[in-house]
Amino acid sequence: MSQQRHESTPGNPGAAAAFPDLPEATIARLPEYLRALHNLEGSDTISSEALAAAAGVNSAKLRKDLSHLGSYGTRGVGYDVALLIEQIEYILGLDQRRAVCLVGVGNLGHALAGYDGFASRGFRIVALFDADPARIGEQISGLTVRHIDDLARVAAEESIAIGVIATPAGAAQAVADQLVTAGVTSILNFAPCVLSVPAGVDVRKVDLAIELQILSFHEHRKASLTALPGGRAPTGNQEAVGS
Amino acid sequence: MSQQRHESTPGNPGAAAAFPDLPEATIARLPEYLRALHNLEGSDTISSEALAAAAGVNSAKLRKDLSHLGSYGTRGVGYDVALLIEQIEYILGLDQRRAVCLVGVGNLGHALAGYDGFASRGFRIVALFDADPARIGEQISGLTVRHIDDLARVAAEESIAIGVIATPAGAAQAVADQLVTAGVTSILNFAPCVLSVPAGVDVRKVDLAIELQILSFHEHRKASLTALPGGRAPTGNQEAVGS
DNA sequence: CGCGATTTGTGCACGCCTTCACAAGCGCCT
DNA sequence: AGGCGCTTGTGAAGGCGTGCACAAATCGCG
Ligand SMILES: NC(=O)c1ccc[n+]([C@@H]2O[C@H](COP(=O)([O-])OP(=O)(O)OC[C@H]3O[C@@H](n4cnc5c(N)ncnc54)[C@H](O)[C@@H]3O)[C@@H](O)[C@H]2O)c1
Ligand SMILES: NC(=O)c1ccc[n+]([C@@H]2O[C@H](COP(=O)([O-])OP(=O)(O)OC[C@H]3O[C@@H](n4cnc5c(N)ncnc54)[C@H](O)[C@@H]3O)[C@@H](O)[C@H]2O)c1
Repeated sequence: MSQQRHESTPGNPGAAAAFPDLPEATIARLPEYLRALHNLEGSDTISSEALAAAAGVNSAKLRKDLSHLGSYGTRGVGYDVALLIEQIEYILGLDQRRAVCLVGVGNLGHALAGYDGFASRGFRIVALFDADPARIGEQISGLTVRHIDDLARVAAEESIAIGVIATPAGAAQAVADQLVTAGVTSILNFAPCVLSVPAGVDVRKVDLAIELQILSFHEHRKASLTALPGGRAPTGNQEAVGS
Repeated sequence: MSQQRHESTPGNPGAAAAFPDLPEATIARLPEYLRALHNLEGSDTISSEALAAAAGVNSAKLRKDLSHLGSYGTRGVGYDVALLIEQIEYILGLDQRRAVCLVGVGNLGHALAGYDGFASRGFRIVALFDADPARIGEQISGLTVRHIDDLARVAAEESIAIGVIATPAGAAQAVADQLVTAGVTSILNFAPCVLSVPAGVDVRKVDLAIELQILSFHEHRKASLTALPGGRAPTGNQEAVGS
């Protein structure tokens, strides 16, 4: 799944961890906690049990996760909601409202460009790009679609570090290369293909068909189980995508 | 992250595994292999090394995964492409071209409804539902938007086992309940919330903001590392979303 | 027919992650 | 002030997943 892995500062006693060395699994859950916490604003404090339920995880896991970031819960009371939100947002780097660009303003790109879940959760879409001359100049929720050739210039102007790819798979690698050249160091890829990027650039992929295929497997499995004489009803399963 | 987990037929020696008991991690990768294989049709055979590269994984991992499903590679030669495709599609239950319904034909729903990656990778969208009267009757790529109240009837008629939720978060739980009542046993949820479902129902979630937040964390981390005197360029990272 | 080149299948060790279970800490009430 | 109930933080154990490294198997060629 990973072409290269993050190094965990192996044998580097000189440079003390400037940043809490969180397990990947924990990082992937922090956004869940954050979302749950935002739904709970108004409460002053919350117990690990309650927050875990709201985030759909085990309470022990939640406590261990939070302990990793040196968080301050109070025994007998719980966690301070506002403080915890602040902590997690800091760790995730959301206090900076990072600039994001979107490449490929087609079917999916239109939906993404208009999605307010971006804005409300720490990001600003600051630029839309496409290669199709017919689309250049189009206005989408306050932004003008620009030509992909302007990417490098705009990325520098706006200090864009995160790019979203919503082009067909055939164009994705080329777009990724352009993004990297433009200084983008994190890519969210919706095209169903593997991207090759230099070290230091992070890529996350969302592939809808893969999600359905995994569900399909479980359907197939459930069907073959219940068809069995000794078969019993299988247990349900809820998984987050990403991690 | 998981409310309930699949049981792996614990202490159930009577009912032999009717279905290969694949590790969850392997299942999540099979669709990747499948996609890579489809891009390679024309070749007769392929080595684990080459296929692994195309799928973006380690070759040892690929071999172990394939060995789990009792696959037939030939030493010194590689894997038969056509046979492997057939095997994986069978395991994933894709030979049945499963019927899928989509609830919530808004911004995102429109993009999904028109997405041909559904059809080409083993699924048929057979119904679209919405609650907004203004949307009922709308035609989208050959399908008519129906009222959510017709869900149970249509689901039964078309034997729909998989449902996609693309409604606002506030409506998602209610929709999930309706899907479950209608007999749907697998749900792909795009709404940013935790769904509660009975045992036997599988839920997978796609949350775009979470993906960005994870990328944001790595940006934050990279920035704090390079700012360090002893800091060095971090290693790149490529992860699939979904396990 | 035998040999060498190639590639699969897997035993093994290691590390990560999860989960349990409980001691330690905190606040509240008497 | 003291005790009690509640909740956190964590040690330890177990399970899962990964990747190395190599034996076993197969093919092609001389
Ligand atoms: N539509 C969906 O619901 C959906 C869902 C999941 C994944 N995807 C994937 O997302 C991607 C986009 O899907 P879509 O349905 O929006 O496709 P689309 O064809 O509607 O849009 C693609 C857009 O990318 C632009 N483009 C092509 N080459 C480009 C380049 N080199 N640089 C910049 N822009 C370029 C095109 O002009 C077009 O506007 C595809 O890879 C698809 O598989 C789509
Ligand atoms: N737009 C995106 O790019 C995007 C990306 C990621 C996630 N999401 C999530 O996907 C969901 C949909 O997003 P959207 O932008 O399409 O929103 P939207 O408001 O455009 O569409 C929501 C649709 O759901 C329908 N709906 C509401 N209640 C319903 C009910 N009870 N039963 C059936 N239909 C109902 C509405 O009528 C509307 O058509 C949201 O939860 C959003 O957070 C959207």
